[in-house]
Amino acid sequence: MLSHMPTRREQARVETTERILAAARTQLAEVGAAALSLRAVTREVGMVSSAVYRYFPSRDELLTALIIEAYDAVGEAAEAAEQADAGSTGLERWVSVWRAVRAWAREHPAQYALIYGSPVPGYAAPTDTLPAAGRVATVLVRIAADGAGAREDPGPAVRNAIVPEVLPDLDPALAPAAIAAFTQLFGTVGFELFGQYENVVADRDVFFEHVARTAGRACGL
Amino acid sequence: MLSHMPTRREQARVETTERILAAARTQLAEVGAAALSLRAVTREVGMVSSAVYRYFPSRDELLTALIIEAYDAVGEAAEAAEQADAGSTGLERWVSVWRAVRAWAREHPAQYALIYGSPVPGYAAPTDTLPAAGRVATVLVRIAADGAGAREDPGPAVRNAIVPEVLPDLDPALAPAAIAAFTQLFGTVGFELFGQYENVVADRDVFFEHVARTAGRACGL
DNA sequence: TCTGCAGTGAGAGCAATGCTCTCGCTCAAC
DNA sequence: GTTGAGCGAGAGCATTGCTCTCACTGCAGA
Repeated sequence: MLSHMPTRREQARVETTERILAAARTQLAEVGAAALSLRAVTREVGMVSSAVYRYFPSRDELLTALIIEAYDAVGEAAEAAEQADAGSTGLERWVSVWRAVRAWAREHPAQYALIYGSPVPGYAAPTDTLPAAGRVATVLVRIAADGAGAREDPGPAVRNAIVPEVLPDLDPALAPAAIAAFTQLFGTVGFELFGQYENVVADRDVFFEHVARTAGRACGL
Repeated sequence: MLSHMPTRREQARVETTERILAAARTQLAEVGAAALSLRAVTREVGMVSSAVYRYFPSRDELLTALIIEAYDAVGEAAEAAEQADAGSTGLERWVSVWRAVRAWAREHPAQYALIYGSPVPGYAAPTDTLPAAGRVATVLVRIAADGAGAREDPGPAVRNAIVPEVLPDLDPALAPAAIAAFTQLFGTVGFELFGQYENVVADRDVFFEHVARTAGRACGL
């Protein structure tokens, strides 16, 4: 089955889809997910509101596409940080990844809110987003698996509380700590971004660095 | 200045306000903050849509009132748990408070999303909500202050990263750990509620208990 | 006790939204 | 070439947040 030459129509379709997504990204960054207006997007693209339904069956589907994009973007930021520090110690790579996620979140607060805030519509489609969602976790687990520091076994009950398939090449004794660290990362970034640290944490750079190192050590780095 | 007898008008006003808030609470639980419709609220109350503006100047103001209510409700749940376990050890009280917050969140997911999810409108009014927001943190800090376990000083830079007024009667060396624990609590609950633990954490009760105890020990309990 | 005004609710109306349906045009497969 | 699917435009519907105006009514000052 040869991958046939794309017809003019097919090409126009992917181009229009990308233009819609680009406009939606802009809208998202400017007004946030809640106020993202389909009609405003189509206005920016230069077509009439009904035409967008040829490309996305509903506003929620458009948002789902943006969610997947955002998951991929944080994941790429994390992977890039990991590779940039490939020669460093596990703890240094770990902290670099944390920094990268925080930096991405601060640059793209609306996209971060979209994926790590409360689900926007009645309920977003979780199944479509699951594969993209795990990329940051994968990076963190990979780094933790290389560590050899002190690790205390939380016992079989807690070990079994984690789905084993998620962390195939990680010491099961470390899995709960890794999930807890993963949670701490996004909790801290979210609290900073959503204003929960207002009047609580003065120097967020220093505090974040401290939390990152502490979490890394708890994962045996 | 005597607190004068409330007139019929004044009484009717607080009653109507409460009826609006009650309907809004119901709506919030049923459809979530994003889909909360002012007109639907007034329909449930039995008045016409324009009348609600005599009580709340805008939809966002209504949401702000609900936000404050929600903060107070989690705070009360935390305080109640603390007092119910007043005789137990610090660590037991600590874990009880964590459990109470999680239980409240699972019973009121929409309200939880409202306060610990992404800010709903363009930007909510943070100043009105600040006093109510700190109640859970206050409880956790109070318990941590009673502990006498092992605590390692993170150093002056990290200590100074925390606003000192928030934790007046807490060992400054413990403040960063307390804030990190506070973050871990709401991060874990949020991840469970918003679906981030789907296919990751199988037994959430066990995992949560483990995280609570670990965080408590890190705070010297 | 009377008067006047502020508080209150109803109703109409405006701009905007998500979404549906129908109508032509055009590209591409047969 | 012909024909059908893909596509954009336009009108339209129900709904939303919010404003304005108009009556009515309870309360305070005279």
